[in-house]
Amino acid sequence: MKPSIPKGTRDFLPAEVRRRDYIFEIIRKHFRRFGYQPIETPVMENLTTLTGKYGEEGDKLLFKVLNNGDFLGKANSEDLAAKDSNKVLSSISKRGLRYDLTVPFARYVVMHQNELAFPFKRYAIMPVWRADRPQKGRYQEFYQCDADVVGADSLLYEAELTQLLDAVFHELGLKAVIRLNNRKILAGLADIAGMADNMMDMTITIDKLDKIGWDKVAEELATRGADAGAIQVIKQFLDAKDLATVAPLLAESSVGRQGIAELQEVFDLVASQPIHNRIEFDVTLARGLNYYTGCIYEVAVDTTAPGQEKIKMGSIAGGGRYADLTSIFGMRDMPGVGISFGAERIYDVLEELNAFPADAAEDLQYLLLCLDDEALAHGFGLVSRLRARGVHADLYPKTTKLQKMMKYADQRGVPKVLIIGSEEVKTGNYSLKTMATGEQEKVQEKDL
RNA sequence: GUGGUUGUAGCUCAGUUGGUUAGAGCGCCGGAUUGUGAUUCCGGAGGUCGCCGGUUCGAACCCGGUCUUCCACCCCA
Repeated sequence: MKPSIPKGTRDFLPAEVRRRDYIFEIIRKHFRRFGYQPIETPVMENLTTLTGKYGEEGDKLLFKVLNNGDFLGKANSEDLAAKDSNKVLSSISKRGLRYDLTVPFARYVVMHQNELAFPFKRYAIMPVWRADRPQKGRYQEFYQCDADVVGADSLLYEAELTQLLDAVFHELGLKAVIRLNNRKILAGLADIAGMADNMMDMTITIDKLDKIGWDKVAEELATRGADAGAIQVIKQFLDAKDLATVAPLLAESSVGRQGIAELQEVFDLVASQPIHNRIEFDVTLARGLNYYTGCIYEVAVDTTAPGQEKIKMGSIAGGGRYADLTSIFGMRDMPGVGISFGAERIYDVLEELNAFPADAAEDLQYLLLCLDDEALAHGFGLVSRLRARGVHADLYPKTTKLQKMMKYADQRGVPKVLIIGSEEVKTGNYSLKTMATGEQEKVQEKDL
């Protein structure tokens, strides 16, 4: 049979795994430095936990796990006969793969509330699954890197997470622009534009501004129920470039005023400390997830930075404040704020910029090649002692033509090769070849 | 979910209006070279032309279906 993997999934070669780990390690390091703790949850959740949390679209994209055993025999026979997939689903599938890390986290907080200290700060770097149609940079299985804090509504956390985003991209050697907005500002806009009832439609549409331009946005706003007056108000808004310009426009809306005040405080806190990347207010920033209620973040590659002008990539990180994610699981007054890194996209950007460090390749230091059986026995002893000292070393497992073994060393990308023949066994003076230069010298075990 | 696109050797790709035995480069294996890779030369192996069906005397090529790839939407990371 011909080997294959499911669509939207990928295999990774050793060099790719190393580069992915390089990204994950940096993110993990900063998560921990800011006091976030690791947790793990199952790849499967009960469907009752997942459904209805991501909107109608999200429900369609959930991977469902078929029940074990005679699932059709136990299925609702009416729904089965009617071939109604949606109805029959509940009787043949009770579990699904997690769609993100946030909803499982909310479930986790509720279940473990008596064991956790609040504010509770956690991070998780784990794969999630979505039955979306694959596209460049979009897969059915991909990693999310999340940090969230729940049980506090302090704006210090918004500021802290901005610093965290800044620190990670700085260490990755990537110039980023961190954009902030506040859902309350958007709510205020919906208020004064008379679109409070379909704020969701409004935000999704204005989120597309930089992609499709104002004319198309106005068109779409109209089809989504905005009248001419509303469109005029919205345009005035979108033209505003800073908080000071937006603030007077929202004077009539209490929720809007609150959003302005919150965002101003976050900006002031962030500005009080050193920072490496651009931080901007962006009134067009909306973010799709409807559980966000306060500050929202989105990070993009700074295409004004030298060398990064040509990068075309959507958001590489994002997040926001949610007033309440846990009440649906029966726990009230548990606000939170979190961020998520798009590691797959960051990978693509770093690769395009050639920004991975060179040592993210093969980390083997020595490969031992033995020319006869006596040398092989000697080589096994030597490689064992090297490894015991923490040296990364490997031994070619049999004696064959040196040519063949050298070729293997070349393919492994190992920097130095140790050649062991009868002469070397006798004297302890090994032949050490540096692959890059072809130079060869005699060394002893203590020199390695 | 909608519209398009792609699939031929391990990889990247040619393949004429449908015609006999489907090719190239790279890679792989062997040799030139029995203690030296990446360069050179010689030789060799390797294919259910994504899969299923149809049209035809005859299909890699035409038609239908299906899976897959990539792209634009929807939505999102």
